[in-house]
Amino acid sequence: MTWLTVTSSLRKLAVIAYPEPVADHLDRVVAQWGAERPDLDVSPMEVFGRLKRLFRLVDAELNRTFAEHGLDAPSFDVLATLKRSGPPYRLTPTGLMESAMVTSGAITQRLDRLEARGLVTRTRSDQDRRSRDVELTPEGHALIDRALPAHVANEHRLLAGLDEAQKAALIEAMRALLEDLGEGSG
Amino acid sequence: MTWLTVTSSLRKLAVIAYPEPVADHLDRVVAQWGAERPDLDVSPMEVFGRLKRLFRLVDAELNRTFAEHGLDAPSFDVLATLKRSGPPYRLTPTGLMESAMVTSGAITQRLDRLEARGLVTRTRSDQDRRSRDVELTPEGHALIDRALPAHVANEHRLLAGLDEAQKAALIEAMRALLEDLGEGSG
DNA sequence: CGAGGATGCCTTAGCGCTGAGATACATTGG
DNA sequence: CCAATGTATCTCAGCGCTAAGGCATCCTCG
Repeated sequence: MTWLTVTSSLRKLAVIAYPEPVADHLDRVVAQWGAERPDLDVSPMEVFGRLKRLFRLVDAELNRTFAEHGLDAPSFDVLATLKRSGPPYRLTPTGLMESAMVTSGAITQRLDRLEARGLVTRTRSDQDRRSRDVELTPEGHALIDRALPAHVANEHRLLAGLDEAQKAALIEAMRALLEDLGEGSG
Repeated sequence: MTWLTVTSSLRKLAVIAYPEPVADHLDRVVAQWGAERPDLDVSPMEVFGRLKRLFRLVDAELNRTFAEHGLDAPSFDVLATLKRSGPPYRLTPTGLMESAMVTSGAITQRLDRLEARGLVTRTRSDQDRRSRDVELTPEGHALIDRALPAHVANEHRLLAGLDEAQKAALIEAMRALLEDLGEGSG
């Protein structure tokens, strides 16, 4: 376990802030690079490597709850975006596209699937005949009303291990990073 | 901007810790749910929503640097995993699979592509004839040696807006979440 | 030893997404 | 009013991944 002897300055800071963290995959990765390329400061990997792994694990956990309701993440995303937009629960594909951060082609296909299942309707807009009004059907409402509380409970469960200070710090650091990357300017 | 009047308890905590954060996409999402479903505590979305958006934005940024070196994220991932494993720069598909958190089929295909480009070799193991030894070729070494410093510099650039305390808090919170989700136990 | 199960990797159908491009409609400026 | 440009959506080929299953090899234990 020679990799345990290598620690970055960030790691040491962390140890001071929160006692006894367990070595995880990224500690090993950083230690390996320390041995192989000691000339490089790979400490940013502590952030981005964990971001990637966390995203994958969370994604899998959330999908399980979606599947229990006959949904997947893309479908849930569209239904939830329509629901939280409030009355009249109607958005354009462009609005959905910006919210989901996917291309227009992806939204077209998501809506094809949801429309085929009778969960949303797609009508031509009267104001702008290029555009479409996407709206929840009663079935769509019923489904998202069932799935949402389960999803929220699932998210609470996943966060149960963090205290308020950790959550707040996590949120603020991610907020800062998002702003750096141009979020909110659009 | 009625959504600005709605704030979660987490949000207020955060405001105390770091002055004047700008409202971002997730603030709006949480405010919308507050109006539509005031019975639900959707504060976990502050974490998971930002995690998702951050992952997407970071992924796009990192891919740009990979592309400058004729790579994409999956290829870079395999080459970097082999490189950081140190001499003799050789791993099995199973090892690569666990590191990348993808299925065996995904690794097979990644290796097909890299082998076709002459960046890795795949030979039968002598110890276990079911297994394979995947090894960097000289061309693979040359490519990852060029791409890695650029990638690390890129990651430093993306983190430039965070101070040390924010980085440390972010890392420790993600480490705690990863451990909750079963990382490190494997 | 030899059967049954475990393991390591590969194959393949199907899925959701991207990127490039097409179409239809809207807006702007002369 | 019209031409030029911009905008909203859809189309489609191609990509990487998953899930399920197959094959060869290894291991365990009666």
